[in-house]
Parts: sequence; C-alpha cells; structure tokens
Amino acid sequence: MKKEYSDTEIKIKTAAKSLFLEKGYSATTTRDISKESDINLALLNYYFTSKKKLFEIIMLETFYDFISKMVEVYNDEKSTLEEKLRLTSSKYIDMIIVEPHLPTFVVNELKNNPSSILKILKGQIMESKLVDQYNDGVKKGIYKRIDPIHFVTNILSLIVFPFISSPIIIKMKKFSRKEFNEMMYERKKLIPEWILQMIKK
Amino acid sequence: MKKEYSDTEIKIKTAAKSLFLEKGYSATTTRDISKESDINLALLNYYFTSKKKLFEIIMLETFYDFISKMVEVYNDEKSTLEEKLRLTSSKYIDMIIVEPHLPTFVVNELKNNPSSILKILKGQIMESKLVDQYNDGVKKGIYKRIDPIHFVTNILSLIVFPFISSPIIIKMKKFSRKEFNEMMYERKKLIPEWILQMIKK
DNA sequence: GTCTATATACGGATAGAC
DNA sequence: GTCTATCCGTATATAGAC
Repeated sequence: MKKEYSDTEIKIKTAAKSLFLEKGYSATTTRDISKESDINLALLNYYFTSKKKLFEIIMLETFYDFISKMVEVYNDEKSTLEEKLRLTSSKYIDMIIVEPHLPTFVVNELKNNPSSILKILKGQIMESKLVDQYNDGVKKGIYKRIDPIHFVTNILSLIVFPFISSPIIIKMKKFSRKEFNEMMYERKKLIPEWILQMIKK
Repeated sequence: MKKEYSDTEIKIKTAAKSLFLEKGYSATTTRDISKESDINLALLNYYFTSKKKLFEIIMLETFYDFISKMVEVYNDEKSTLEEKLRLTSSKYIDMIIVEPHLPTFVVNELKNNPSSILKILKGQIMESKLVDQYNDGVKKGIYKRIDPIHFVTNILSLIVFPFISSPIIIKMKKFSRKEFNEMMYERKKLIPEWILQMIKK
C-alpha cells in the first residue's frame, strides 16, 4: 500500500499539499508548486504525470489520515462513550489547529468530487463501537431514541464548524488567533458535556 | 443603495451567481458565464468591467441576503429566546435547501477574502436581542455562565454543518436527496431543543 | 534525473465594425 | 448596445539536450 518516494517527490508533494490546502485545486498552479518546492517545473510532470494526478494522490492521503484518526477512536473497544467523545474533541481540535486549512479543503473536495472521499469511508462510522454504545444507551432507556446519524453529525458539527467560521468569530469577539485557539481548547471540555446533555433523557 | 439593472445585466448576474456558487471563482470562466446567460462574451466586460468586479457584486448581494435574514430574527423584539431558536433553524434550513451551494460558497469566501463579508457583519450578532436574552437567563441563574460566543456558534454549527457534510451523510445512511432533506426538516425541531438543553443549568 | 525551450491551449479583456 | 476578431498573458504539458 505505502509507496516509497524519492527526496524530489517528497519535496513536490509537501509543497503541493500546502498549496492545495491553502488555495484549492484551480487556484494553485504548477508553477506555484515548482517554485515553492524549489524543483524544476518539468519534474512535476516527470514524477506525477499531471497536476490532476498529483492532486488526487495528495487528496487521498490527506483524507485517509483525517478519517483514520476518527475511526481509531470510534472503534476503540475499551473506552466508554463519554471517553470517546472527549478523545475525539481533543484530537480533532488539535489536528485542525495544526492544519487550519484542512476543513475547507475537505469541504470543497466533498462537493467537487465526493466519490474519492466516500471510497475511503466505508461503514466505519455508523457501524462503529461508538454508535453501538449509543444504541445500547437507547435500549437501556438512558438516551433518547433518535436516529444516531444526528448524534454523529452533531459531534463533528460542534468540533469542525467553529474553525470554518473562525474569521467571523475572530471579528465578532475581537480575538487574536491565539485567543481563538484558546476558545477551541475550552470546547474540548464543553463539547462532550453538551453532547451528553443532548442525548440524555 | 439598490441599483437598477437592465435585462442583459440581470441575465449575466443570474448565470454568474449560479456558476460562482456552484464552482467557485477560479473554476468559473467568463466564457462559461456568457454561454450560460446566452449573452455575448464582450458584454460581460462592457457591463461589469471585469470578472473580478462581477464576482464582488454578486458576493456582496448574496452575503447581504444571508446575514440580514439572520439579524432580522435575532433582533426581533417580541419573540422569546426559544422562539428565536425555532425561527432561525427553520428559516436557515429552508434557505439552504433552496440554495444548497450557499454554505460552501460562504465558507470559501470567508477564507479567501474575509474582509468583504466582515464589512457587512457589524456588531449585529453579539449585540443582538438574542444574546441579551441569553445573558438575562444567565443572570437569573437559569442558564450556565458560558461565553455567549459558544451559544451563537453552536446554533449555526448544528444548522449549517450537516449541509456541508451532506455527501457523507447520504452515503452513510444510503439516503436519497429527499430523505436527506427530511432529516434536515427533523432538525428544525431538534436543534432548538438541543440548544436549550446545552445552555440550561 | 534534471534542465531549457517550446508547443499548445485557454482565459480575460479589448479594438473596432455595425 | 451588441457583435466578431484578436491580442496578450499565463497555464499545463512535453520534446529533447545534457
């Protein structure tokens, strides 16, 4: 599965990933990539055939990371539902703070070319341990009987959407970037509590 | 403030809006617009000077609609906090079902050129009647003492994010578009309830 | 594998006729 | 106001020398 990449290929991929994430596919040019990675323009096609091919490789790798981080937590056998909520919030918030362009990148690709993401994402979420635990709680009468899709959706919504709308939040609250991040750290603790309140009877 | 537009201008603007919303700025060409609107390519520049200018006009109008719909509800003097939550959910969900590309469009512009949106958005949210009502509830001891930014953020997150991730939801649940919309109609009722549970002590 | 030079196409914009 | 024809810059991609 894992391919070995040469130094040059890695340089190209690193620069390309950074640019694609920041500006998107159409607005990124092969010249940008060659300049940013400090390699000759012709080498891009030599190694990756075309801009489109290069983009697809990067996109798939990025999504694979993105999703496996989630699936890993969701399917953990030992942790409780509550612990899974805390871990998910914490991991995702950290990940996006490190790579702030990730959400919009995913959002755009999801719109322009959903099939490539959806290929990666099998039944890994709705058949996860987390959803099992939620359904157990419903059976036991401690959680409300609502389609678990809402439960799963709400978790991601509360984590990811604030990043997407960060310029608005920063403006409204006159935040610095650092203060915004602190707000997100606060949410690591708040989101699991909120989700529990939402599902409990 | 409102400018009068000729038939030709309206045809151009309509086509341009549809394309910009669907494909974004970079991926939309002036030739696309001229074909879609069935006007001559040269007329685009004759009326709107440049692609960029045309885009800005459309973007501002779109955001203005988007935000004023929210502000209107948030500042209503008569309704309770709970009613405002219900109205917001309902209006926004309806609006996005009619114009499904709106969220990603806003998200992208927010990233690429935040200042133009932020100009429109003054203090209209954090100084709204809705936030006042929330703060009152805090003072009375019925709502938790949490920065209202979380409150405001959570409302929009739960409404908008599911649309953004609709391809994933549709795949996971094997939904048709119609079934997805029904899920969103369900949320009109659920979101206000959830938000209240989140803020209540 | 890496470079220069270039083929080829496309997109934004305008000149100028009607 | 509307059209055709075209300029010009830029983008992707490749040929071919080293």
